[in-house]
Amino acid sequence: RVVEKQLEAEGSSREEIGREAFVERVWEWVQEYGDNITRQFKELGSSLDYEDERFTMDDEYVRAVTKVFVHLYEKGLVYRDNYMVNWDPGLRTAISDLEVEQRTVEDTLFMLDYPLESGSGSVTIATVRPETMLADTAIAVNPGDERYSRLIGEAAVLPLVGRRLPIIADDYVDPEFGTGALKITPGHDQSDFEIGRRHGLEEVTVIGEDGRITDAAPERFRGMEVDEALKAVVAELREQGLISGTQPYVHDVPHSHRSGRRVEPLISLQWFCDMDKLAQPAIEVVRDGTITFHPEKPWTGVYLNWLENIRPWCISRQLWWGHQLPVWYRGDETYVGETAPGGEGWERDPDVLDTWFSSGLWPFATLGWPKATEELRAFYSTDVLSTARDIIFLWVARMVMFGEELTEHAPFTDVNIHSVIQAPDGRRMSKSLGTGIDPSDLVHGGPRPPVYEEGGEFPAYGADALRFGLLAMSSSQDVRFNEERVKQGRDLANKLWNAARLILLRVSDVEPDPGAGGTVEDRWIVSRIERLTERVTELYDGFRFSAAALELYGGFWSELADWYLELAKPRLYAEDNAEVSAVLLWSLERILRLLHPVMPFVTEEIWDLMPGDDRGLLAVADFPAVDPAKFDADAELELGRMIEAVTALRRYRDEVGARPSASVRGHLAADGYDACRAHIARLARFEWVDEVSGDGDVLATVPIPGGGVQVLPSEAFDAAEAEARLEKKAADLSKEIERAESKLANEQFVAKAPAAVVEEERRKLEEYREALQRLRP
RNA sequence: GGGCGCGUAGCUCAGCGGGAGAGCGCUCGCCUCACACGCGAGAGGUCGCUGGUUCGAACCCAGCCGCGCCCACCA
Repeated sequence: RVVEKQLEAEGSSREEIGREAFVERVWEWVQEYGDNITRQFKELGSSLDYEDERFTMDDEYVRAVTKVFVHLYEKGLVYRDNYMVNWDPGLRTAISDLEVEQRTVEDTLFMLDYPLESGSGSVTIATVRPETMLADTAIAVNPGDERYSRLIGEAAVLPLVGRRLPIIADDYVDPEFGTGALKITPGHDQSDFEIGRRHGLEEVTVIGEDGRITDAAPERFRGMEVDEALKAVVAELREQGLISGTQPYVHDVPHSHRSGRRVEPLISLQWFCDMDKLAQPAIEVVRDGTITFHPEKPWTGVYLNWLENIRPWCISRQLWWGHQLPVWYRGDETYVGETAPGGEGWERDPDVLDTWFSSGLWPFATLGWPKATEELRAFYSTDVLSTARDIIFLWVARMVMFGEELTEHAPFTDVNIHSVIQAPDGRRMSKSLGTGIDPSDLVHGGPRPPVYEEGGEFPAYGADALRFGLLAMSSSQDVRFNEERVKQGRDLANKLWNAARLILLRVSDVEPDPGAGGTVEDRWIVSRIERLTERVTELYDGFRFSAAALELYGGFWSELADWYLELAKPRLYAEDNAEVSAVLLWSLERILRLLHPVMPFVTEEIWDLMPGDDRGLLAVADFPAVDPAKFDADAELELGRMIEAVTALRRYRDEVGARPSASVRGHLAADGYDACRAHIARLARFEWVDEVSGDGDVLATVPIPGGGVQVLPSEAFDAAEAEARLEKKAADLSKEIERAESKLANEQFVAKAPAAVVEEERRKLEEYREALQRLRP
């Protein structure tokens, strides 16, 4: 279509340049377009075998497609028939049911009076397409409709044409709709076609493939466009007084997904593929779990439901670009074969196959099938297909059907259905709407369409940022494009780079070793990273990429960067930093491995800067395995308390307006902080005094897990503000205590809730009481 | 007409039976020798509405109100 538009712009057309030249032009375009796609994949860091690209029009692939067509023909699954098809008057080709979309249209519903043959009155029918009456061959009523029962078996006379229309009974007719009588036009309506076949009615075609009235209609209408004919027919009927009413009517009408034109149902000689037999194995492999959809919830059902109600697939297209049918005709003879038949006078069918026919062979035809190539043996069946849901029927289901039929294997084991990203205003991304964006513009910077706000240009976020952003904003639903997530990705890349800089510029040349240090914080970070590994592995395995990306963001940023690096600094800056270096290097390396699938570029770069020769590429390095022995609940508990304490003290400083650079004097009166005493002092900027002489000196007690910190007067802040803060804290604690007490006073709760939950509630209550006790002795 | 899904902090979205979360935005402090694309501390939700199940519901069930998608041969 793009090439056709180009030709049109040049004042030419495909008909003018002819089939060969046209195909030539498309090849040129394919080359250019394909290069562009390849460039984008590389830019985004897709780890693909760029030496080994395939295209469905490659010679070998064409041979595979041909073979499949012949195979299915010989099995009787592919056949040629006169059948009702969706005709696209824009492209002048048949299209499949899946290429049709329903659009709401406002039409006029006409009431037409058809005189009875007997001369005694008429039957009134309702139609939105009066022009098709020229092809009417019957009138149908519901067999149970008493208004018409006496007319069944009689006939009416078709106005303007004079054809005799038998009045038949069919359950399809809804007595409630319109007048309860339906004109039957087997040549131009899907359901009429089926009724016609049921009753053996004549099939008259008055609209041709060119969208004009054919010779089957009275001479005065011939050659008219459809809308022209509608007016002419209505005018004549009106003149004869046969229109007894009109009313506006809003309904859904099939349109071509490709050209946007209203689909013209036509009876046409086309090639079809019988899907019933192919569908069975494709249903089986999903039912028995050979293939799993992710997320499983809606998509398994959607897929199965479609296959269980499948209809024949019209596979021939009256186009020039595509796989030409391996079919030849000579007079009444038809030959189907992989090579042209011998003998004189054979002519090849000019039609091509629906593109999804060849696409359906992709998983194995790209690997050399039908030849038993090494690639086929090595890579087939494949593991994962990742795609959008709008392609489940068009492509996924067909790949499964063809895979099962031709290779006797499911072509993949997992189908990941990812989000479709919409424009920020919820509309689809599309060039014509001006809502689409080129990923390259986010990587390198580029134009920002108006719906993306802020105007101007996108900054150069980089490929890692874009990858992170897309993963983080993805979901099991469609989502709106969220530039903030891309920004978040850029920030993460930057943070990672800086954290790596801190580590790599200070660290001594040692082997990464999680056990080298053994301090609480060392055991803590190792345990936390091990747990992060476990969670992220689960999420990747479950195709939950947004959760994985956000887990990694949080794990790295708030635990490694915010806490551990701050805790490790003194040791890192010291003369002998071998131990902490080993732990830092292990931690960094682990984060790089976990994050690499999301952000391949920064992680690879940092990996390359790590000490040690011959590290190889991170891209091919092992993904870490979880070692539960590294989980350390004690260290996590201890550090967790320390973090709470530091936060409480910082909050205190903030509330009290302590000068940021000044130290607050205090006495640490709490248990369980032997290993963290110095850390707390440094991170919260406190200066410990060993003993408090008299209670009169204590300005406040800041509750922390396991005790409190008694704050003593110092230069850092004003004493009066401390008192106000203490009031508020006490009130908050009282409220919490009240809540816990009332919950525990509920006999039902204590009796029926799991013991652990009740116990936890008791523990909290105790904790709050202690804290309040310290504040208000 | 059938089926599926969504309505949670100002915005974009997680959570899907045991005391409401993230990023951004917002408020207050900080140029603290990796990073201001940063650091620290906070404010901010009757989890669409109404009933029900449960000791306990954003989470399960029913109905309603608002969006959206898919499938379908009512002229």
